Amino acid sequence: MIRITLPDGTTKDVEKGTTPKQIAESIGAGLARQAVAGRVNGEMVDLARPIEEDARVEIITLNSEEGLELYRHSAAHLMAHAVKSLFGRDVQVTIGPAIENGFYYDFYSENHTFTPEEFEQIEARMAELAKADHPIVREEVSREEAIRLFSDMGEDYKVELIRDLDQPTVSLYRQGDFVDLCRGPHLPSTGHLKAFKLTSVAGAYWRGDEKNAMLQRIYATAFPDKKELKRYLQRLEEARKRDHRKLGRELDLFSFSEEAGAGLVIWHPKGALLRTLIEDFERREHLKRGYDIVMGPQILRTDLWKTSGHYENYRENMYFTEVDEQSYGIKPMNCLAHMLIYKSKMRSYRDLPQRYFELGTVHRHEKSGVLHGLLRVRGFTQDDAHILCTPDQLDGEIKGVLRFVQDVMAIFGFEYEMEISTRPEKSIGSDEDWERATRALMSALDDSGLPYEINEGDGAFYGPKIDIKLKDALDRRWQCATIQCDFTLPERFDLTYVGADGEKHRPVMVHRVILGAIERFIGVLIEHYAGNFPLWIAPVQAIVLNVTDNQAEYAEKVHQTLLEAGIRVKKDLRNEKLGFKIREAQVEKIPYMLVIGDREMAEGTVAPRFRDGKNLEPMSPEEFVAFVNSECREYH
RNA sequence: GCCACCCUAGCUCAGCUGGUAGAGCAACUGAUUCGUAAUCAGUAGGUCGAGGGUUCGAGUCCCUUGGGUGGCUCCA
Repeated sequence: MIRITLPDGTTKDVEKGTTPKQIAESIGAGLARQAVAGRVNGEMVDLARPIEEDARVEIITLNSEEGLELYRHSAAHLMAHAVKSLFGRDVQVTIGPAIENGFYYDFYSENHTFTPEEFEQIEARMAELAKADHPIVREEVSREEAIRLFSDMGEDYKVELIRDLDQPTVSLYRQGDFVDLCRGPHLPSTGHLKAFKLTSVAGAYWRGDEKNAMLQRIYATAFPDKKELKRYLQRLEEARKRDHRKLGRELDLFSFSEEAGAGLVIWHPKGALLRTLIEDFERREHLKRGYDIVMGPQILRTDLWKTSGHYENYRENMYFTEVDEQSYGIKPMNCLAHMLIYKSKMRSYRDLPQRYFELGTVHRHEKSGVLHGLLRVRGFTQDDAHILCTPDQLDGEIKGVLRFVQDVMAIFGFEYEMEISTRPEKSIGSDEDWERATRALMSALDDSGLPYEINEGDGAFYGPKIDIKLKDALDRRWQCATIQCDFTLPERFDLTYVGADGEKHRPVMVHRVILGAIERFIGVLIEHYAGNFPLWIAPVQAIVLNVTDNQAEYAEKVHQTLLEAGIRVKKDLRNEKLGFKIREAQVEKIPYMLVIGDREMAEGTVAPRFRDGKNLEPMSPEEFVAFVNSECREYH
């Protein structure tokens, strides 16, 4: 007999070799039905795996994250099974994990290209294989045996995987005539898989290395039942409506032009206004926090980019131009001018920290395949700042920046993920510098009380960094704020300050952005609000609508009053039905529609209607101005 | 940059296996003066992303190129 301990602390004495499945059954039929795997002493195992010794045992059900992940992993096997049964040796299998919201499987084929038209065929075969309810059986074989097995099947990628495994035996999972190398665990049989759908195909490099072969990745998703799958697909559909590229066109905010060039944003009046409002906000917030606003030129002599190291490390991404035999680089970053400002005179420790803020427009030649609406462009404006301070001040400066980020994200109502990246293998600077900077970043994060991830070795070559990521409508993550310590530039530009001891010292530099790139931020912002901008940044805050021509003159006057009071107001005095004008204003997502009929004209008021359909009490134009101002005072 | 797919009127899309382009909305004109999400009627609008090729004939097939979409790699 062995003793097993359940999560609630109760113990059971059972026969040696009892399986998690049997334990689940002994607890209850409901649990047994929901069970997809067991966790024995912390390790996920198949339901059918015999337990050989005393252990802590937990039953994993579909209701848990892990349960769903396992379910999708099994779905990936089912898809590979279906593909192999349809295409046989024309296609080789590689790997297929569960991912957020679904799973994928990477296939290699010399002569077959998967197309979305085949999805139904593959899904149909998956359904057949699921219906056949093939038991999914784990077996353990020696490395050599596994290599022989997969070589015989012509599965070169699997063979490569096994060769790289440093273990004497490997586990295989068999279902019907399909067998895959896999650590598992898996569902007991294919019949457990009820709802799945292939979503897209994409290229992916074998083992994520661009030097390797290009594989074909089929993305798909799976849910415990059809209703949940349907709900997920509907959610996706809804998210697509919030896509900033779609809303950007519909709300007439910006466009791209093939003639202008890829990745170059053309800001239309309303988009440019939105952008200006955000930039004004930024200037106010930076001045409040002791930053100095500075500006540098768009192009700087190539020699200076050599001094900074950009020419050496970043040339591929830069645009260059030559005039009068003098070569210039169009700036991809803003730091250079900031270095020159610091260097323009002697600095004392009493002058530090220096905080230079610039809404700096930069151009980078991003690879064509990575461009994506406003979220990845070639010309963009950063809310960039470089803080130069003494080593002693570093801690406080980083905390200040992090607080800044938190404040701003709270104003926009963003949730975000943070991660810290530490020293990479290829890097410069002393151990001491790295340690101090990393400690400063960590302690700022710890102080913030917010959770964060650690990316070991993922820092820049010149210093560690904190990245803050926001999600777009489709849950893709985009880096916005970043806080980076930099040891190279102060060195390369030989920046110094005179300390209390009268000696020259090297200042420490922090490079940071809060919103990141205004373009990217606005892209995410559009999706975040689904185009329904809060009043304080709405490019058009209100629109005056008359019911008939009879009120045109009065409406004109109201419009003028509001305009002069600084309200961003438009008018629609066309001879159209009120319902029609309201519909148009609604589609434009204008916060307030000011309806003016004979009643309002007689009383000298306007009747505001909010874009959610709710009406406010009629009020005078002056009262409306006061109302808008108070609504905007606290950003919300 | 790599893989796959896409590009037809301002927008959203039709156009079967090649036989010289169509709808809705928008625009414009006229009528309608109508109080909270679409009044009616009419008019105009496209060298089918660009260039080359195959063909008696190309929006439709092939090649090159620009742009986009989904990923991969990259992201100072």
